[in-house]
Amino acid sequence: MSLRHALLGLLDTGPASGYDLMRTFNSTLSAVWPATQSQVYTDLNRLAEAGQIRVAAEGPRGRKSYEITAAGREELRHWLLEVAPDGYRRNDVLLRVFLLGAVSPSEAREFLRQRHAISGRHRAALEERDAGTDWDDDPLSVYGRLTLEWGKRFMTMQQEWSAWALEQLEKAPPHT
Amino acid sequence: MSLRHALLGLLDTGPASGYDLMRTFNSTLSAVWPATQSQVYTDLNRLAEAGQIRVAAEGPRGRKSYEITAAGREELRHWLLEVAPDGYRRNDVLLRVFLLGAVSPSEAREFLRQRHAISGRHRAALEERDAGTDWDDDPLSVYGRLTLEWGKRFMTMQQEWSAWALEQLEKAPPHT
DNA sequence: CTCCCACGTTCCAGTATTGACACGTCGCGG
DNA sequence: CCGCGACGTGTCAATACTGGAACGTGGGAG
Repeated sequence: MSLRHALLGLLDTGPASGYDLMRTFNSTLSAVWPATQSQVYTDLNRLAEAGQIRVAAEGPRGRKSYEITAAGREELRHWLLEVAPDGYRRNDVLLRVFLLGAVSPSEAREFLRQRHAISGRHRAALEERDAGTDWDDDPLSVYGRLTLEWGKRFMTMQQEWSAWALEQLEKAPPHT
Repeated sequence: MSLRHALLGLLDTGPASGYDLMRTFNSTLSAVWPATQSQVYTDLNRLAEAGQIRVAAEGPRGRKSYEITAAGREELRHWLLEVAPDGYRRNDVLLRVFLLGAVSPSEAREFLRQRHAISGRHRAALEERDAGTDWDDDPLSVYGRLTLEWGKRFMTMQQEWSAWALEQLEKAPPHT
């Protein structure tokens, strides 16, 4: 459902083709809302049918440059401010943790050690990306920086949590 | 894909009916991996077809008590320890933040204030749930406590982040 | 003893998402 | 001037997920 809103949001910053949008999804947005190429194109067509975007210009190899319409802006605004977010749902790492009783305590500890290491790596990668980007003061840059910071804090939290969880398990292993 | 593994994991702790599993999903597990009733029942049938669970007993009103089989335990173990988790993907709150340039700076700030408040409420609710549970030392209790702690830390992180983000916006509002 | 609610399962239509395949074209490096 | 890699779009089948409806039953409260 939200892919269409993501597309509206991107088009709100200026016209773009499906291909352009695709690339944005595969780079910046993939961590927050992944999408495949087929979905992007089908949803663009649906948005056009719904009159929320329109083909502004056709370019070289069948390229269609889309732009957002007034109705699209309306819908985007509504979704941003008035539709209650789902929030976080569906976390397959946490699901595994919950079910870790199915393996031995030492395997469970190893699992947590792995998570600790992985969170650290992700955190470092985000740190690097932050440092390697020259942030501007345009909206996408400002709000992009906020989401990146969220990611860094998230990874830090996970790292601290897994260290803590490991301690807990060493202190009081589950009684079978 | 993971729903089936969640079911296997729950059945690994003892036999249960679809109805029982449903209830577990609607209470404990809903925050980590939501599932509707129809999905639970269809996946139970598929697991049975695949020979990973089996009907252990039939009860009163057509009740089927399922138990995990050796093949099921094998699959569960494999998924837990050898399949790389997706980790965190798809966050519609963060997606909104990223696209917040579509509304006015003051509306964006209001959005963050809302998130701050909501995170606080969720955190309090988890805190309360923690205090109101008498934790045992059986696996589901031990690992359940770890996931609950993750939730608390997540909410705390979000609260701190939104306060920080708000500050950033006040300090340097996006330039249109 | 009766009624109602919780127990219990199944089916279905619609949408979302994935992954792959198919197909055509501009443009530039060699 | 030729080929190939990037540009660019579309379609399909399969699976995941949602929301709702339908249907039947046992057991305990009154």
